[in-house]
Amino acid sequence: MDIREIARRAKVSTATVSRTINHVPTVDPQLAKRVWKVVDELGYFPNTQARALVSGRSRIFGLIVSEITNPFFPEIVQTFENLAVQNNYEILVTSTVHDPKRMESSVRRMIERRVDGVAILTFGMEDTLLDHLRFRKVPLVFVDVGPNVPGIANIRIDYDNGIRQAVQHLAAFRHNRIAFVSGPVHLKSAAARRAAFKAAMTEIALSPDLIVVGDHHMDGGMKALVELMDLPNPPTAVLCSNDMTAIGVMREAYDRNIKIPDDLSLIGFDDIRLSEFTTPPLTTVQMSQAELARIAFQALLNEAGREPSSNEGREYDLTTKLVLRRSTALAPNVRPKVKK
Amino acid sequence: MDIREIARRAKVSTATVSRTINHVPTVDPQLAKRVWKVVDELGYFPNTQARALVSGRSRIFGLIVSEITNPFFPEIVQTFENLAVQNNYEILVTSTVHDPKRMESSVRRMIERRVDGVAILTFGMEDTLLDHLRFRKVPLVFVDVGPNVPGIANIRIDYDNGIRQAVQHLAAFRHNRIAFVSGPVHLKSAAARRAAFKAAMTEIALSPDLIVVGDHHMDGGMKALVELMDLPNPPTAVLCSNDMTAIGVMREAYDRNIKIPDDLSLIGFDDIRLSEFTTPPLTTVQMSQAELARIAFQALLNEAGREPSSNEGREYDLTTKLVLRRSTALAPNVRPKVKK
DNA sequence: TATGCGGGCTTAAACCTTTTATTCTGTGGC
DNA sequence: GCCACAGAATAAAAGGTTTAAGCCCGCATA
Repeated sequence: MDIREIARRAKVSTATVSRTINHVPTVDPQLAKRVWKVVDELGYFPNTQARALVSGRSRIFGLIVSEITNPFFPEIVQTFENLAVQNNYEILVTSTVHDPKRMESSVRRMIERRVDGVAILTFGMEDTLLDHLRFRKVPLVFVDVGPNVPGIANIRIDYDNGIRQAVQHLAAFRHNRIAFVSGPVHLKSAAARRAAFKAAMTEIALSPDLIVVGDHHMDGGMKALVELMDLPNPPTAVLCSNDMTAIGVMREAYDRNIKIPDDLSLIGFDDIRLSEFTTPPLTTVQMSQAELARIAFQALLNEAGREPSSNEGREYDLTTKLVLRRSTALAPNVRPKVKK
Repeated sequence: MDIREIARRAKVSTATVSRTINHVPTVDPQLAKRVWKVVDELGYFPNTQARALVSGRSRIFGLIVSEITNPFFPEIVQTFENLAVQNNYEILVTSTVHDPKRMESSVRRMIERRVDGVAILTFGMEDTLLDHLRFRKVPLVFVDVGPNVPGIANIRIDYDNGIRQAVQHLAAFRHNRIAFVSGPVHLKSAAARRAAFKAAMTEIALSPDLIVVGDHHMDGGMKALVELMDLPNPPTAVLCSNDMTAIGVMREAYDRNIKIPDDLSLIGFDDIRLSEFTTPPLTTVQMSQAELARIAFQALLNEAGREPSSNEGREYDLTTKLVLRRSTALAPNVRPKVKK
């Protein structure tokens, strides 16, 4: 059942059917009604690939993520999809699972399906792969990669704000030995978070050197806590480079019977959904995934509409902020003794 | 840059280029080499929509889920995608977010993109929408819907096995007041779980009547626990219809200073990723999401290859099993008193 | 009544690939 | 040296839609 079938039954040309379906204003209401009737009766849906072929626009946006099972991403994908349906786009979600082969296949899939734009929300990506996309002038949106890439939209994360809030929140609770569990050192975003921590600590004249390296997974958090607790003078508060790390810290604390927040204050980063569900609920620096998705989508929409000539690499901003839940408390030494 | 460009530069016809790219064996190796050279030089990628148009196969499988942010789904999507790339398919993930409008748009999107099959992994779906898909003879795979739908593949979940194991595990720990927090009553899958619980309890001569209704979210679990604890004779163990419910129970227990597992044993259902990260890690009945995805994908692959004539509604099976973690313990009354 | 004009329909080409039917090339047999 | 034939390449059509160009018709004007 195709447009010609509709045309035949409605006794009009295929062009008229096409114009009707696409709501071209100059089509006679009489005819339009006839066409719509047939369309509904037959349950006709236009063939998107044929449309894409002639129009040169697929109405698909690609979304490359590290892995869908990373709790950071589902919210992003969901928001992205919501926006897509609102704007009559489709999304093609692809994950690299940290595998160069898969990155390559991701890019290839994007190109083969002729996406109208790609948001790259992965942590680290081979530059050479991007060349394929850039070469084809596919609009791209990145998070957090430097300004050195012209012709590509960029979302800059303001880590400082949220991390400063977190540090000052802890300081206000009289913590002065505050540790930071960083992410993998080679990750730009992890490095930026660490730098923000150092700056925030230095700013209030606390030592910024109590840093141990994690891996942004639960394991790293667990190991980090044992390392910290073995110190001669362990911290009373820990700030983590992401929520999964904080959850690892929580787990290890539970195993060692360290009470959070009574014995140890804990703050995460990202505000993944999950951090609401921990016991206790995790206080964390929010980097809104929904907002990130919204910005990315809008950026793509902007670029996709624009002529490819005028792309001088736009920038978008996303700020972070502390959200208080229940994993922080006054430092143990200033807390009034409770009677048992 | 299209196939004709390649043909021109390699001084062959487009047909030969096509045959080369598709690895048709009867193409002269000499020519093939020439073609591949040009293809690589130009970085040519075939246009999938043109291919789809002529072949009638889009090489896209649809995947309809309830919502991507529900922790049950990311693992499924990930596995589905992995299989898709292995088999040169693309996946089109769509979520209904429990909204009839979105369900409709889901189906529409599937049809417009001319998917080669759809896996419907949502909880509950308007039958009328499916008619659109069935009418077009799109291969479908369902989870858990009755046998009353011919021409559709079905994955049947064996709830009994896992739930029996869970119940017997608790009974072995001398729990005899075991509660069940069910899901929304209108959900088939929730009803099946509850039935399995009743059967398993009855089988070992325990009362199967300590059931409170939840909602498969954290809230329901929290409310359920207060309800249960207000009973004159509260249970010492709780089995939940899904993991989020169990996490709600955990949270409420934490707030009421009920220790899990010491004061209360707790078992979930589903084995979502998250249940590994709770404190304590949640013992739960596993319904492997990866396996489910694998079966669904394979079913689609089978149906997509087959002639549409021979579809008499195949059935696939997925069993469930208990996975032990750390949220269950001996019933309080049989546990040796520990010295403080 | 003839002419001009414009609104709105239709015809036909184009988008890029696959594939069938056809043509071409070269080889082997007589 | 010619013919038949196999093997491989090509020409052309098809797939479903959009859209530029052209056409028809009715109305207003002179």
